[in-house]
Amino acid sequence: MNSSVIVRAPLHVQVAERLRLLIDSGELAPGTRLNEIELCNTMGVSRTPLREAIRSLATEGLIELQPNRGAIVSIVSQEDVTEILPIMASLEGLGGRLAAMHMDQSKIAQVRKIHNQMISHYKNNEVAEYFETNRLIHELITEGSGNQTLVETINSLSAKVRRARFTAQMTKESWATAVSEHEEMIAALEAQDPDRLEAILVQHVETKRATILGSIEQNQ
Amino acid sequence: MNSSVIVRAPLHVQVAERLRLLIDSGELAPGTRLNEIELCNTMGVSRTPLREAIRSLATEGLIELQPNRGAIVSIVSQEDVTEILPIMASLEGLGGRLAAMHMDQSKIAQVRKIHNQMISHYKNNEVAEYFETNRLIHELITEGSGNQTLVETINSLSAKVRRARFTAQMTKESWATAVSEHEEMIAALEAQDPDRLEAILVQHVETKRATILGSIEQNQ
DNA sequence: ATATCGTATTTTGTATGCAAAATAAAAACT
DNA sequence: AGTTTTTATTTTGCATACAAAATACGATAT
Repeated sequence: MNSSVIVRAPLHVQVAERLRLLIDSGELAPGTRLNEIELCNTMGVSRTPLREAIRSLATEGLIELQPNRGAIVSIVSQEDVTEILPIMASLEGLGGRLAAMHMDQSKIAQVRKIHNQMISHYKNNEVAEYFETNRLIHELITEGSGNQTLVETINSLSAKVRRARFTAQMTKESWATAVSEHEEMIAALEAQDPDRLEAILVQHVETKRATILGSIEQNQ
Repeated sequence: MNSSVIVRAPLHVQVAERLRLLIDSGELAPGTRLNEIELCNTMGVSRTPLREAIRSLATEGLIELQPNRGAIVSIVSQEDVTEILPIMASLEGLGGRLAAMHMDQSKIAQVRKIHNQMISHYKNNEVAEYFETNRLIHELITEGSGNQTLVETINSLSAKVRRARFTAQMTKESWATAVSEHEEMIAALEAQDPDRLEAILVQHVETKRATILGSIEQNQ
């Protein structure tokens, strides 16, 4: 009996999640060396589950293993981002195509709602809120594809781009472009037009690429 | 000094490789429970590196962890394949597009050479050799994209499809279709026409999907 | 003062040990 | 006989201990 047993996640999974959070938030910056005993102390676990977690994150690409010298938070280079973005474009495009085919009206209405919120954040110049609603829209569309493998693949890639943290330097122009593309996106979704939504999403990531590469040049 | 130190790979990496091989070859069939002590004995290592390897392969998706009950070789369902193939189509298409843009004449000539070999294997009805040259062509094109992240993403996905082992039941018709698509592929590549190569590759995976789903229905 | 060598310390890599959970086996009961 | 309960065995999860490699430090020599 008891078909809904709550099995608390294994330690190495919990540790992996905490580490992922620390890396994602930037608390553990790229290049930081991960000292095992130190991390063990702060997390209150022994080295075995910690090391298992590190191995996991390494195969995910978040961490880089240096034989006999431990692990560092992997450094996402400009080349990495340049490689990842066209892949993201293809996959987000596919996600949009499938979403336009599969999402029902109520889910589309939900996206529209968040879209409207996003627009008002844009108008009020609320950057953080804008980014959050933006992210949520893309997430909803991707999930609307009904393809879980696609969702996971995109998430894994986007995690790396996000860590590069180039997005902050959005200009007024690129922001406006992004917003107008979002208007087209929501229109294509409501029209349930797969080809159009796919094309817009591919274009949207291309805009993002231009923005990012622009801000990188400014930085260096 | 000594910039090219040969560091022998850590045990857990070696173990992961061996496990991957066993799973890929089918020696460890999907669903097989992985007994730690048993595997430790056959591989001659202790449980620590073995467990680290298992965690790695689990995040790769090759193995499924069952808390407090160990790990099993993950089972690739028909749904999984149905999800993966459209993703592969997009990514192989992108790979082709980039390859058509970036590959130089000598590399294209190399692909042509293998292509010709493949055709003769087809004519001689040498199935295994056909599949091998086929695989090699796709690999060369994908690598020709110059996008290493793309190569890795495709490999990881195609590993799962391959493990499902549906490909054997190719009919004469679907084989002929695949070959004629390959003719178009090599033509588009030699013409260095990104749009055309992308379209053909997407179509090619669609053909594969039809073949696979057809043979699944026959099986069940 | 700088460079090099050798030693001490730290840190990672691997093996083993103990506890808890799950499975298998045996005993008791209906 | 079949079902449940109890007990034993196996297997996993986590912690620790030991070995090997890498780093840090200091002494010696130039």
